[in-house]
Amino acid sequence: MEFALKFQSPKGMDDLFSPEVDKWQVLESRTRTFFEAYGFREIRTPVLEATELFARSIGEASDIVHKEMYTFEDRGGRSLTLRPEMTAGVVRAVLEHSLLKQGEPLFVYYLGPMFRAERPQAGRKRQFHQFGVETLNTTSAVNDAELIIMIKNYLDWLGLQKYVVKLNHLGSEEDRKRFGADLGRYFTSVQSKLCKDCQFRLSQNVLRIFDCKNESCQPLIEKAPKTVLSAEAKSDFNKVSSLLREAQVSFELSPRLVRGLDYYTGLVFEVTSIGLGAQDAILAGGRYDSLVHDLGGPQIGANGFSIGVERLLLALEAAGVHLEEAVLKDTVYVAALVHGEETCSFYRAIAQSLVEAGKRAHFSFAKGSLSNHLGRANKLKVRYALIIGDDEWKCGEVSVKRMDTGVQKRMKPESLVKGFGEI
RNA sequence: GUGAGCGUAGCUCAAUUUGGUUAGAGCACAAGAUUGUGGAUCUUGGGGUUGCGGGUUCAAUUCCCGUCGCUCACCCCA
Repeated sequence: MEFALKFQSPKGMDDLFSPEVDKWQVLESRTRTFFEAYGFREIRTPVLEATELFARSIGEASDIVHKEMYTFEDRGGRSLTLRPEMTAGVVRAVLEHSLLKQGEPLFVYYLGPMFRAERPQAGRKRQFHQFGVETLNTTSAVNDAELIIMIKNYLDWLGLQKYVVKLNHLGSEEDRKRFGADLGRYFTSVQSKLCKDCQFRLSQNVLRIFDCKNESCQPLIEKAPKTVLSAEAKSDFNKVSSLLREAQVSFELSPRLVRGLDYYTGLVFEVTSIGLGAQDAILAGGRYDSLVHDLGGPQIGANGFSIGVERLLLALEAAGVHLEEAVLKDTVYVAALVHGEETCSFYRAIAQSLVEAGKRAHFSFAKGSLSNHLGRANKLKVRYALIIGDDEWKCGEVSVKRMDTGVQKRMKPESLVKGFGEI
């Protein structure tokens, strides 16, 4: 190291650059292509929102709100928070701009960074990224099933092979109230045998006890009362299940699956995958039928999910999907063997032709011989190399070499657009 | 927030157990064998405040304390 390092990126927040960032670009572009084709449109909202928005939607008692948010006061004394998730901001924006049209569903998707002040771990960063979709003004089991079928198509299309879809139904509002009361009574009766964390959960949100992995709590959890769904909720759940079976989506019922955000109301789901360590959920979501109303909008149903980008990338890697290869066929290695001020405009002309041809360039002004340059081009696995040596420079031409076939041709920079297609 | 492990070259790691002269190797990088045509081979070369600060000691990469960072797990979640 030549100088003392004074600054580092904040804990749990990564710098991202090539070649790693190439994978992100490919995944982002495929994700946009996919969602756009399914009729979703992108929505971008601020990274900061009023703290109160998250407290209201995610829930005061949730871990996210009471111990994981980056909250601070701005210069005007307003309490702002770096978004820990996107749904609240999306709903806020939709209501603020009256994007909802009566009787019509609204499909939106988003990509972007989220922030939670947790201790970093495999698949968990403080600044992490999510892709997600929300469908507003949708109410039926069909909508829930469609969302999950779309997820299956998305993951299959990306090439992810081993993943598991888990489903649960939280029941109607009354079901949840009754179930919560039942659980409360039951766990209070065995309170002394519960672990410390579960005693806390009992006072905050009983449902969370199901998430406990503590051995000593397991037998007690086994004996806990089961969800009793109302007839309506039960038929809703059955309908989703049968629609999924019809669409050949395999899934598991996971009665203990409880999303940690308070706004979920009906069907909830998550997708887990191998290759991820302890944080194995790559995606999760569900139905939230009261949130829009709670945030000051009309009483309409909605559902959505979000994908952990870092986790999806890990899972794809484990599945042997090499996203970066997609950009290599459009990458051109430029062996720039002639140097000097007088060559600048020539290289600029080449760059401009590459723009027209839709290529990305890897300009190398390194001193090595042509052998070295071609060796590097080879190592980078690019499809084309451009050679600009003394001969070419004198004629105002470039040699275009296709690396996999070895075919080579000389041409003027302005012929490159056509030239790439010909060799 | 709790716990454990780890910080040595651009990367992966030796040497630390039992403190001891100039901290090594592979990969990568660079030059040459080969003056402008590719995954090989050989030769040679550049690279290090051993994360940072302090302490113990004649002597610290090695032992101690602190700090920062990374990793994994818990918790929680995408």
